[in-house]
Amino acid sequence: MTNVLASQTVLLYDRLRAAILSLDLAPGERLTERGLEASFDASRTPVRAALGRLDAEGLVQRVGRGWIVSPIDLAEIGALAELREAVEGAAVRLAVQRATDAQIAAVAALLEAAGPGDLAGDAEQGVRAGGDFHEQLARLSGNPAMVDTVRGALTRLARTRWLEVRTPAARAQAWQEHRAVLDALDARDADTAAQLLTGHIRGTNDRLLTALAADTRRLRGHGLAILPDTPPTAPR
Amino acid sequence: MTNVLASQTVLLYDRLRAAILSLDLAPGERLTERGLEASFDASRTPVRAALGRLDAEGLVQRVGRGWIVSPIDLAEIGALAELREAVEGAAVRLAVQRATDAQIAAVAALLEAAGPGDLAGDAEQGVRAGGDFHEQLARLSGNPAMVDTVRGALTRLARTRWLEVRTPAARAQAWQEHRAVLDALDARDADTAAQLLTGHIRGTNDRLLTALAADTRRLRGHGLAILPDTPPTAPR
DNA sequence: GTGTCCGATTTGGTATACCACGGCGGTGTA
DNA sequence: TACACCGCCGTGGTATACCAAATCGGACAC
Repeated sequence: MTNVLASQTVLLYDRLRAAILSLDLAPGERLTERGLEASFDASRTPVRAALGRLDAEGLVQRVGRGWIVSPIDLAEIGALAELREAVEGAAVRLAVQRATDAQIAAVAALLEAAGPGDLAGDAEQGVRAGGDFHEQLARLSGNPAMVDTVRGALTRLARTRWLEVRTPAARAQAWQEHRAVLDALDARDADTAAQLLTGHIRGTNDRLLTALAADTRRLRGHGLAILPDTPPTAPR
Repeated sequence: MTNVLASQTVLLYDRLRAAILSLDLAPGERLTERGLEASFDASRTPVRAALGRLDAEGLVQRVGRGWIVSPIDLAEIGALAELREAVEGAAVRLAVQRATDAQIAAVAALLEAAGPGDLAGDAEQGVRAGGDFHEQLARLSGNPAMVDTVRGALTRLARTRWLEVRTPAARAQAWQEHRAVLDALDARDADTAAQLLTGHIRGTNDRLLTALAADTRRLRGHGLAILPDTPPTAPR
């Protein structure tokens, strides 16, 4: 109970979140408060607080009286991609109007620092770099609500996005497309920037779904719960 | 400890939420866990759980170690309106593609049931009817992520939206604009539907901001905390 | 009169005991 | 053998005691 710098709750939340995102806790896995209490060496109070936050983020869910790690849901992935297209597309249009050249340059510098993608790092790093880029880009809109929405969607997608950037070629493509969006933004070309960005999101999602479909059997073999794709045609 | 039908936590959450949305708990008001425990006759555990959920919804915030009811923030209102334009505009375009005639008719029936707006009810009822309409409309997209985003934005806006529908004329205008969107949707005219909807959202927001600016002094007199509008870099 | 220091009080953070409910298994009976 | 009942055990839900930190007040010294 030393409470060194941050509260137990925050630390526990971070650790649980990391365990879920790294798939150490498998999608669909049942969680018990007392089990987590033992695994993470904390009492139930912070465990419950962390679960509550993760529930709000969509990373865990209630099932009956209990908890599970949110399964990977192909329908949800598609829905989140559509949401991202709408929000990020609008955000980049706002950025064309509002972002200063210096702000755009800062994001470009960030992108350059990450390298052309095929040089640096692994898939996990690619996911983080991509997520950072999209969040920074959204931030240029000056609209915090949009940033939050984008970040939330990226979080819920984080467990699967690495599938799409496994190969250096895929990371290089993503990097190029990010670069093209920034160029259009820098040229204050809203239509091109928005179209490039939404096309990038859509293409990424398509490749992700393809990879997921191909890997579903293998992933299930690893204990991952993958929900079938019930296409978004029917409301409710 | 009777636990009649729903858990203490859920009931407490509902009551706290209602108190905030009805302005019984004023924006900016400081909340203490032990004070709420006493006011709502529950123990701190469900109080903390409810505060956590409300925090995730943006209805309360942490300030230092404590809690406050989220102040009314003009910048946030504008940002949420922009977010709604992006998401609802995209949603209605998806609805044009995906919603069945029967589903559209169901929403239209709901709208008709609410009446032309100037007949039925007060401002509070107008807010609820409007919120329901926008949520149902988003649901026609078949995209739950968009529905959640819209609902979240409407929730965070709920405390101020009544200002915009105080007069029967304003409610009638909103009803007409809703009706026009549905007509365009029914005609499968995506561009018109989206333009009408985003225009409606923008117009509503403009009138809301006008009303808020006019009433700020009076509202502050009632103890409401209104944050100044630090515009997101450039007006529309 | 003013500034500083110290302590009491109040706060959120945490640990834990207790409760009711529900599922599972064993046992007894038909 | 099959089925029904009953009780144990594990679950999340709740209440509460205790802790550390922050704040506020007063008293004292200058």
